[in-house]
Amino acid sequence: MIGSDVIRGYCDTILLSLLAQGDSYGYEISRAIRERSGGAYVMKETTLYSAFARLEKRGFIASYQGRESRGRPRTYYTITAPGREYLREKLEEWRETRALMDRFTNTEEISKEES
Amino acid sequence: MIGSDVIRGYCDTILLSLLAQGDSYGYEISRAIRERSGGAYVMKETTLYSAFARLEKRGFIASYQGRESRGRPRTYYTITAPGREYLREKLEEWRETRALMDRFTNTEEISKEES
DNA sequence: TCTAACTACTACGTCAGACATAGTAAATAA
DNA sequence: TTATTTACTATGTCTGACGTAGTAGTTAGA
Repeated sequence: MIGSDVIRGYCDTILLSLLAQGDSYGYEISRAIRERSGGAYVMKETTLYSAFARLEKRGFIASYQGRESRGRPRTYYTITAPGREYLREKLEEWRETRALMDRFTNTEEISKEES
Repeated sequence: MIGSDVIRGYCDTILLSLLAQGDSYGYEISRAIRERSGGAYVMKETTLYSAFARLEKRGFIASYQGRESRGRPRTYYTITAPGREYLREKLEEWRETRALMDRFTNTEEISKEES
């Protein structure tokens, strides 16, 4: 299970990564995250939609109303050029963070004995 | 540069990892993090000491006063058995998070063209 | 001896992001 | 008409990382 504290700061990156593969909408993204994580991480609706709002406000994504012939109309999101640039930066930051964490944790021998 | 939002949730893990290698104190840990990250991450003093307080409160570390012959006396921290167990869990969570992030980001071809 | 620099902290307050809780709303199936 | 699935919105909480500021002991140098 992945806790909210450790995923914090990566939600936006996950969303942008998914939108970089094509326009999508809330429910679909939600499902994609759950499925692609094998259930290890489920992004809450409030987290998801507030992230959308934040990203749109910053100009990293744009939205438009879909015209489905069936079902409630959805709001689709699309990544913008600044959004792709931001994603690139975030991916670089992710790589740095990963390298840092690996440096601090790989080396450890966590022995069981003594306090 | 690693931002505070992406490091959030990993500070405790970093500290415990370092303490798992041997008892230490604030300044030394602070220096170790700065140096071992090549300056990419500098944990602020307030962050460091409040993390110590939090971890001690939860029983994951214990403290004792050092008796140095020179310099201001320091507070040393040592990892406890529950602390080692907690560290193991956090390291597992880190591996899961890393796998998740890699799954979401590795696949992406971030092309530069179009919005 | 005065000051600066280094070491080793503490207090207080801010802020943002993830989430809990709860409700709204449209369409379809039974 | 009721339940179910989809598709959201509003409001508030909580925590952790950090900004700002100050305290305090020790040592080195002028």
